[in-house]
Order: sequence, then structure tokens, then C-alpha cells
Amino acid sequence: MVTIYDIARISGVSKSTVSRVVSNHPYVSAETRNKVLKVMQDYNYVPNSLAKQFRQKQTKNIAILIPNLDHPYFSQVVRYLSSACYKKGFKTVIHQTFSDEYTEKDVYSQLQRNELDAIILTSSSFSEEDIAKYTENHIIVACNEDYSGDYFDVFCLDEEEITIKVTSSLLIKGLSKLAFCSDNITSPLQQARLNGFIEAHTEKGLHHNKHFIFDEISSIEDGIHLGERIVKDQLQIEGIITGSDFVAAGLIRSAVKHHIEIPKQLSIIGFDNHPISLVTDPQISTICNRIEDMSNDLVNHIVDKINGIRKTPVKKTYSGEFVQRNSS
Amino acid sequence: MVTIYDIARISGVSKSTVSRVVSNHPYVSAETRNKVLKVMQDYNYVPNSLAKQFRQKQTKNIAILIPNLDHPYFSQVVRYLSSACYKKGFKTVIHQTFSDEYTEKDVYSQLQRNELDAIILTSSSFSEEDIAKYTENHIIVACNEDYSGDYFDVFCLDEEEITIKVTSSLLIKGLSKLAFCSDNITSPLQQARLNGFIEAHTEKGLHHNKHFIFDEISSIEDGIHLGERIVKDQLQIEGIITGSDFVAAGLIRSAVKHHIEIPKQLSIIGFDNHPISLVTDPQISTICNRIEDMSNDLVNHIVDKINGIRKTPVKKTYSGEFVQRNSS
DNA sequence: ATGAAAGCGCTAACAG
DNA sequence: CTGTTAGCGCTTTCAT
Repeated sequence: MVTIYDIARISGVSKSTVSRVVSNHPYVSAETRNKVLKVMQDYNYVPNSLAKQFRQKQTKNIAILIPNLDHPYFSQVVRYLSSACYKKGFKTVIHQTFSDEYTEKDVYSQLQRNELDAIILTSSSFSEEDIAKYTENHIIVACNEDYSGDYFDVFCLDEEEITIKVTSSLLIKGLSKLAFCSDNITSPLQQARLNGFIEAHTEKGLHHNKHFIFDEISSIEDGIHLGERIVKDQLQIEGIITGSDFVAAGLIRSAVKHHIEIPKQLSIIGFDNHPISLVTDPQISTICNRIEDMSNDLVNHIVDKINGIRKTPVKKTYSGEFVQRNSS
Repeated sequence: MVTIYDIARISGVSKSTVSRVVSNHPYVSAETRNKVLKVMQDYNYVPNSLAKQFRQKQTKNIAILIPNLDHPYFSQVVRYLSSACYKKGFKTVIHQTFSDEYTEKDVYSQLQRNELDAIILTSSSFSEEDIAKYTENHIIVACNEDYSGDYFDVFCLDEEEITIKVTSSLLIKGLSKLAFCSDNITSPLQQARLNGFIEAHTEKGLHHNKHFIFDEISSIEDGIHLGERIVKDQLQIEGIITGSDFVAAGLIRSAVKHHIEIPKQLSIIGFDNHPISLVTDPQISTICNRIEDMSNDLVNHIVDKINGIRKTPVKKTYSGEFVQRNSS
């Protein structure tokens, strides 16, 4: 392996000069630079970034912590986040926790051991305080999880606001028997949505039915099962706010099977504006998240932090957009 | 930051001994070990893996090269691959090329610079020879791309075999006007499928219609558009072998709109057995890939290579499974 | 079983 | 503008 020292020796300059050429440092004469560049080419020199990283205490790795990639929402998040990291010269390390606490903690310890420059959190099994404790002195930013922003930076959709909006859109039509379903009701994000659901009722002087709040509904299959259950138990539900277009698709699937007319007998609202919302019959009314903008802002911010610029914690929220189609 | 040297000084032993304790080396007395362990605890020592990596010339990073994560097939691949890497103590770096050659080359150069221990390739803009040239002396393994196996290791589904099987299933029913659509016809994988499609015809003494081969069809939207085109141009197609359940879903969507009965007037076959194939009406007949097995085998293999075990290049193929549902 | 010492390849004061 | 020098924190012979 040819090192910086070999290049220095061969081109008759010092290691420092070679280093300067490599890192494009200004104080080096054009003549010397070209000479060194030529030797580097001739000897096919490749800088050893391990050494560089070691010296600079930077891995150029940013990790994204997600429950599971095999989920359209999370793969969308990673897609944009990763692309933003690449543009900034960072590698994206993906860590799936499968909602296992032990695995999540292990990732935090990688951060402590300097294997990672920062972590982007999209979901967690721990409280803000705990996360802050596990990652002390290191960089962690939440993406679209509705944390307070007191312990670390947070970039997220205003889940409550948009949920109020879509819930109201149903309430205004005179539908009052509304259901709400979520993936994992204990997460801050889902809590914010639930609050929005309740708040919309309160605003109209109405009450929601606690039995119509369903938890752990996240996939197409879950949507189908929920649909079956509604029919079997003859639940008098007129509208459902789901947490995902996939759940909405599953619900539609089971409604079609049981000849329930949508939206006449049952209104359904999805989330994320995934292409699947175009392919069901009827097409799904859904909510457009702001992942792309958010990812860019978030990564710019995190890179600034890694470079030591910006210190004060930030919480930035984005407004969602209701995309009305034919399921509501 | 407390280093190995601090621990050595405090516990009254040498750096080497501490190093031995950290890396669980056998030749160290229980007494000394405990003493050192205690000091490490007290002073909250965290080994600096950057230094370790530098010494050992390993990043513990394995990269996965994919065109784009926002695609159900690729996110499924990454999901299993990443999980397998984690089990082996490696981090997964994801690199989306967006089919850009320049970006792909850049990833190869990261490999040369030792920022990555290995690359798993799921798709490429280059030929086998070129890839081998760009990555010389480094580890690269193809996942589910139908390369020859002469230049680097290959793990893949037997695309031709399974495509023959599903095409035949349609031909046997007496359908002869069959269409084939693919994402990117120039890729080895798609070529293998196309060969299977053609071969199935040949076996029955039939010919395929060249005008019924469609390229660059990969999303739900593409499926919808293709469906519209079939109707508009009044193409006499009786069955379609798609390369993806999403395309199949889009086709069904447009068929429903135009009151085309499936499978009576048109048979449709998907690929990958994604949950979306359960939610359409009718449900999609599809092909079960073997990503999970494949990922585990592949990662075991790659880790062996990183550790210097195994040298000879391997090509391992897996058989797909036809999942017959109601769209064919 | 333990320690001494060398060095991995690079960067970054500092001096000139 | 260029060279000298001193490490970064850890592993790994080689002695003892």
C-alpha cells in the first residue's frame, strides 16, 4: 500500500506538503502541487481514510434509527434522509431496532464509542430523558417524532394540527361515529395525532367513542383484520382516521368484500400520500407529509452540529396537507 | 476522554494488559483482569473504535448499493441484508445511486479508500468486467442480479426458471397473446426473466409478440399507464407477466376502471409476493422471492471473505415459488 | 502472565 | 510556501 510518506519521498517533498495537496490546502505552489499530483497518479495513491478519520475523530457516518425498513413510511424517510446525507459527504448507516430496546441501546453505545458521528431518530422505545442520558455529549436529532425539543433537536410534522383538520372534515359532514387507529399509541407522534382527533371533537362540542380507538394497526393485513372485526362485531363506525395509507388500503379491501360502500357508508382517511392511495378503489383521501423538506433541513442542521456550528437545540414543525380523494 | 493509557496508569498495569482485558485475550490473570475492569467501570472507559479500526484496517461497514430505497423490492432487500449484517457485528451503509453512474463509481472509490469493508451490489449501471476493474482487490458480492459469477460472488434467484414456470402456467390455459414487462430490460436480471418468457413459448412451439414487451415499467403509476395504453391502443393481450406486484396492482386498477374482467379477459402475474398482492381485487398471483435465505447466506459469505476465510468465487442460485391467487 | 516499545497513516501546530 | 515534529489510541510482537 502506498502511503503519503512514499509519495513525499518520491516527489522529494515532505509529508505535510503531500497532505496539503491531498486536502486542497491553499498554501502550496502550483508547481509543487502538480509535481506531487503526478506522483500520486503514477503510483496510484489512495488516501487511507481510516487514518484520516482517526486523526480527526470523525467517521463520516450518520446513523438512522428506524424500527423496520420494510415499511413504506420508513423506507421513504430513509430514502430522503440518506440522499441528503450523501450530498453532504456523509455515509448513512441504517439501524433497524425491530422495536427491541436492547438493540436500540446498542446503537447508542456505538455513538459513544465514536463509531457514528450522529444519530437520526425516527422512533424509539425510550423517553426523551433516557435517550438524552444514553447519548450524552453526542449528537442526536429526532425526525418526525413529536418530542418536546428540550433534550435534543426535533424536526417534525405538526401531527396534531393536521389530524384536527382531517377529523373536522368528517365531523362537518355530519359523521359523528368516528374511529381512530394507530400503529403504536404510546409514541409521541401517535399521541399527538390522537390529541388532534380528540380536540377536533371537543371543538364541535362532541365526544369521541373510546371503544373506537384501535392500537397496533400498521400494515395492509392489519387493516383487513380491522375491517373484518368491524363487520363481525357490527361496530357502528361511520369514518376512520388511519395512521397509514396501507391500513386504509386494507380497510377498503375488506369493505369491498362485505359490500360496504365507501365513502357512503364508511369514510376512510389514510396517511403519507403513498402511491398505493391511487390504486385502491376508491382512491384514498390522505395526508401529505413533508419528509423531503424535513430531511434536507434536518441533515443540514446535523452537519452544522457535527462541524461545531450551532449549539442551541431547535424544534422545527411543518404543516401537513390534506389530499382529498374518494374515500372520504 | 479517558484512554487505555489512563486506565493502565490508574490500575498500575501496562497499556498492553488493558488492551488484553478489553479484547478478552486469555493470557491475563483473573486478579489483574478484575482490577482493570473495575477501573474501567469507575472511570467510564469507552474504547475508541476509530483507533481500533485504524490499527486493524477494518471499518466494520458493509455498503449496500441500490438504485433507490423508495421501492418495495429494494427496501425488502435492505431490510434483510441489514439485519444479517447487524447480527454479524457489521454496520450497514446504504448508498442509493438513483441509477447515476457517477454516484455508483463514487461508492467504488469509497471501497478503495477503505471507508467500506465490502459492497453488496443489488443493481448496477456497469458491466461485470467494469465493476471488477473498479473494485479490484476489494470485496464485492452481487445480490439477486444475474451475473455470471466469473468476476465476483453472486447470490441470486433463478429468474429464468421461475419465469418459464409462470409463463407456462398461462400458456397451458390456452392464452397465447402474452405480454412481458420489465423495469429496466438491460439489467442481467431482467434479461434472465425475458429469456424465461421467450423460452416458455419456444417449449410450446409458440412465438411471443415483440410488440408486447414493455420496458421501464416499475411503479403502480406505470402499471396504470400501461393499462390505459392497452385499452386505448386496443392491444389484444390476454395475459401479462409483470416484474412487480406494484405494476400488477396498477394494471388491475386500470382494468377495473375499464370493466375488464380479471382473470377472465386478462391474466396478470406479479413478482415478490408483497402484501399489496392481497389487497387488490382480485388478489395477485405472484412469485415468492427468496430474499431472506439469500441475505443470510450472502452476509455469512461476505463476512468470511472479510475475515480472510474463503477465496474462491461462488455463484449460488435459489428457486422461486409461484403463489397462485386470483389474478391468473 | 505482563511490560516495553514500535508503529499504523495521517494532520496540524510551529518554525522557518 | 514548505519542512519538522509530535502525537491520535490502540494492537502486537518480543522480551522478560
